[in-house]
Amino acid sequence: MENTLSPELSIAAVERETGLSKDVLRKWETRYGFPVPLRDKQGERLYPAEQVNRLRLIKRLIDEGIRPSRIVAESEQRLSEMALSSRSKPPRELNQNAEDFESIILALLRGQNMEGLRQRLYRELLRHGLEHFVLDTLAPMTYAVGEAWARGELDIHEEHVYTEAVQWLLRNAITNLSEAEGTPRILLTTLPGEQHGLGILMVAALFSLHGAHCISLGTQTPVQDIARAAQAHAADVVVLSFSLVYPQRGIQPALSELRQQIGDNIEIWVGGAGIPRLHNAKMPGVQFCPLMEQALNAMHVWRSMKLKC
Amino acid sequence: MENTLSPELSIAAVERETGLSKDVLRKWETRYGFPVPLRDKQGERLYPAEQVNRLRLIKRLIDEGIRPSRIVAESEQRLSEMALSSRSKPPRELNQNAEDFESIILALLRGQNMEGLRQRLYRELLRHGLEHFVLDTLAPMTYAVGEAWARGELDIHEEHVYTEAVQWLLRNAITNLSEAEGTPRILLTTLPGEQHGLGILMVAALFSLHGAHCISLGTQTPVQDIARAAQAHAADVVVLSFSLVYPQRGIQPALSELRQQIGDNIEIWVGGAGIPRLHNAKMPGVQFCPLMEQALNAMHVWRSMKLKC
DNA sequence: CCATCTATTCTGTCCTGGACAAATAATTTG
DNA sequence: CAAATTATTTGTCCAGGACAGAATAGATGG
Repeated sequence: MENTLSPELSIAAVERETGLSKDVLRKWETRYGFPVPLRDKQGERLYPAEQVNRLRLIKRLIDEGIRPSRIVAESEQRLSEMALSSRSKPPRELNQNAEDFESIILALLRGQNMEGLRQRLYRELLRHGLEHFVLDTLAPMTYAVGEAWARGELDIHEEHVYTEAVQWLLRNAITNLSEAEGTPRILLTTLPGEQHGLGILMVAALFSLHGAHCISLGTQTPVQDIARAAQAHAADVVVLSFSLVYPQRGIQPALSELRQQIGDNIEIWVGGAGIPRLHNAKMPGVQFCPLMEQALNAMHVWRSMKLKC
Repeated sequence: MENTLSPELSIAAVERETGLSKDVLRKWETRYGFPVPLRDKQGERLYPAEQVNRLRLIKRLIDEGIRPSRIVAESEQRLSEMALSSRSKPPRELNQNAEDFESIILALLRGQNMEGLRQRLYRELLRHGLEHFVLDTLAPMTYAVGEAWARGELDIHEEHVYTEAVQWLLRNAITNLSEAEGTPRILLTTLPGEQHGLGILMVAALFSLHGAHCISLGTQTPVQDIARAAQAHAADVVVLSFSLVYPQRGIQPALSELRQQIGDNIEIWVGGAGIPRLHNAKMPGVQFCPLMEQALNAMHVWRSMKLKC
């Protein structure tokens, strides 16, 4: 009746808020000496808000590839330094224009200007055409937004606003492009736990533009249902996307399960920021497309293959 | 290298696919004698597809309010009987028209006819107007789709297709309605773990129609970020939605945490199918709106309150 | 000096089995 | 029959140990 006022979170709440599993939270406590939460009278953990914030920061850095032992027990100062400096550098060679555009968009986001954001994005789409827009503007832009968030320059809700605006734009484009008779028939979704859906929306736009028939299932479809949907829609290809946040270890088992459940004549293509980390992994019957261009290329290969048969 | 071919799932995969936590899966095993998975050579659980399917069915029934002891160890037959018969009956008194419409939509879904679905929904929207459409067509329709899925008449991917179509429709409507200067300023989202976003989209449409200014953050925003977003957008109200799937026990703690983090002058309204179960719960500073009409009403109350001050 | 291979640490996940409180059902009492 | 007690059910939490796959450092060879 009164602990409504205490700013401590249960371990379940911390898992919810940070994305770190209960097991991990407990292990870190013994291994690295952080976080060490308070306890309630039944001995259950209560994490003060301060520790939760730190955990959030640590999670970011780990998602970027830094190892826990380097940071979990690190001093507050070093942590924020790393947050600023780190960031696996992507191949970024922007011209002046693109850079300007990015800073404009980021400014609109910070100003909570949804309407202006939408207009600016749409104008850019018209200026460059959909393909160029998606590949050279939207993809780096999305990356930059994630980057800005990681540096603490953007709140997560500002990133959400960005996501909403882009979704709206792409959905409209895709709808107007949709061809019932296009080939190949491509089914797009993400696995349960993966909520980042912008990637599949972007490739869906590209595929549609090039005359494919896209079926988007949204995010978080269980493997079994993906298999059934692929059957029902007579899909030629299933496309999945994995972000940096998706637990790396889960990818391969999930893919081999899917590979086994859908027939042999349906291809699987995977992409997203979480994929490049698997550079040395080999999965029979699964195509890795770390870059969006590669997915597009895969589609062209598919077509020429089909032509020969 | 070879278990690629085995149809067994790890406990993590089962948690992902069914939504039942690892702890629950292990407890049921000892308490009810089901599920009893195989073990790999390290003694880790491997669930055959058969057991996973049963777990999915059981999860459905539990979400509808049946207690585990009644069904977890129940015979296969009884289970499917219950699946057909059960279903907490909502107050449904549909006229002939509405019923026809529902069966048309369900048929379109089964036929994977995305285009037709979109057209039919849009026509209905134009015919009845947005408010009537959302309250009397879309809300029961959404319920009916969930119901059909629970009865096994609809695959989950068909439900996803429905969701995509409705989202597209509502997003367009909301965008065209958006008023930068509207009051109250309403922020809508769901908590992490809650992926059902149609509810907030529907109320957002209603609120916008009645001149409010809606800020939608999409789904799954951590509590702290909701609080920050509410500040940044100078929101008057935060609206959250909870589906049947959201763990009932988590609602109250999360709400009181939110209540504490955002200032006292921001209202909290909650709705969704998961809310009626809390009939006897009382939370200071939180308004429960089991029905969408009540949310709309809350807005009118808010306005008259504001007028007096 | 770079590349490939091997040994070693790191790290997340899984295991058992026990405890407890909130939710629900069953019972008693007014 | 309603309200208040008591009993049962059920999900979550805890400790602490084990293990395999990933990452890293070190060794070997070209």
